[in-house]
Amino acid sequence: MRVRFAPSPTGALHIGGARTALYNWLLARHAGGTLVLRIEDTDRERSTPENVEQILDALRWLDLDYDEGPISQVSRTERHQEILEQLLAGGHAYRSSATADDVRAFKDEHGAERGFRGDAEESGAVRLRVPDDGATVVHDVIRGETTFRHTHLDDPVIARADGSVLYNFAVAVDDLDAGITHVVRGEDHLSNTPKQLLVLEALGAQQPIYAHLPLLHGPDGKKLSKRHGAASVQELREAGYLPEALRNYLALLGWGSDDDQTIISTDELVERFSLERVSRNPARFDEQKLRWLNGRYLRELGVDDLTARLEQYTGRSGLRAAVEISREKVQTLADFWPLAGFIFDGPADDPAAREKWLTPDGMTALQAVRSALEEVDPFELGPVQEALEGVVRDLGAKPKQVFQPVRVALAGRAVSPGIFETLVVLGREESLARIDRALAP
RNA sequence: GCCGCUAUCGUCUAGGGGACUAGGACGCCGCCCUCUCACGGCGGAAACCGGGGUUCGAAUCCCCGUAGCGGUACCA
Repeated sequence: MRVRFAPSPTGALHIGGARTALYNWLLARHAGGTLVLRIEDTDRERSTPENVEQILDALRWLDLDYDEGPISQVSRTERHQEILEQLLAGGHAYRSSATADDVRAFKDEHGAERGFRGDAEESGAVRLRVPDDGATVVHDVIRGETTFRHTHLDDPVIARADGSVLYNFAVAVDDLDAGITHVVRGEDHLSNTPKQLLVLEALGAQQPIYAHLPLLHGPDGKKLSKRHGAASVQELREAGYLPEALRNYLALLGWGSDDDQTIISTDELVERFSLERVSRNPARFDEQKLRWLNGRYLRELGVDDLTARLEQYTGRSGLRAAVEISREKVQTLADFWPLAGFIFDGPADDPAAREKWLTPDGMTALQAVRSALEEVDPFELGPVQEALEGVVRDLGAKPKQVFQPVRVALAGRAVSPGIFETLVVLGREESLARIDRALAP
């Protein structure tokens, strides 16, 4: 089995492309096949080296490797010209000066369902000659057979007047030369397939097995865009998602195991993935489910691993103790700093929290806690907890009437990791200093 | 307009003629746990797009309609 992932570098790698890459990768790894990476850069206007680098970077981060490539489609220009001449010489293609307007005029005259047919001229763009009768049938592993009647097809332009080739031609030739056995790509390419098949047929080549994946849409069912928040791999990475969680989530968008398992490791995906079980209906990208899944993966990580990732993500070091007491409370790497950053940067400033908890009663409780903490020895979880609970008893108060003022004094907010744990991580000196600051008029 | 694909809870899906009182997961609601926020546990509401067939029997097969999406470029 030889499969390929063939993105065009006209922008960042979006989750749709990432899923296509993932499925091809899973397929290749499952079958012990070869994954070829090809960069479809025949659109010289929009293709940039920066975009290529971004795609490569996204694949690296996702930990999806490939066995051959990346090979640039334009680097194969000579070969494309050779095939082009071959088709021209064999009468499978012809030059035509017909413009888009001419094509429209042709359809107005012959009916909208009648595809454009041109006459061979001396110069102009190269069009593939499509037979008038008959049909091209696409055999798709996911969708079954789809028939495209030739009369509905226009003679497609396969090379510009200047000789540069177009997508549907380049793809067919490149897939053929690369010996691709399975073409797995988005459903938006389904209607392109007959054109590619016609090129292959003109070349007397065998057709690969096709699998057209259902498209991915935004939460509103519309095409994914900036409007929907994070839609590119880069953005998801910046939003604090883990690559393994994203792989799991993406795999589930259009594919499900027979037992409908939700949490499924990459190794298990490789083992269980099959094209036959890919769904036919489009899916919507639901970030809430990704968040939940990411939280599950985050909590599976050991403290050391999670600390390392958070230190890389935040660019800070010495996070381990804070990570240890926060890991149950975060779903993404981005959630960590807002929750635990006060440990390093000092209390936040939340007037509402101060007003609610640093009341006269709150100050009384805080004073009592301060005295109790001074005595605690050693300053560790058990003793600290006993000391605070002692204050609660002595004051005859509810736990939160004592703990919340302390929390606000330490964190500046009404939300934080557990209060005993936070005290221990801050240490006696820093804790007392923060309490004193809160007590100061 | 034309060509094509698709159609199960709000979302991702299981289901491939009787096992369906349609299962799971996210989200939502309630309860429990609880120092906040979470995590976790328990429970609940929530779907077969509509209409015709085929069949003893249809979420499952066929047709029509409707809707969504894709293509219709000298873009990919």
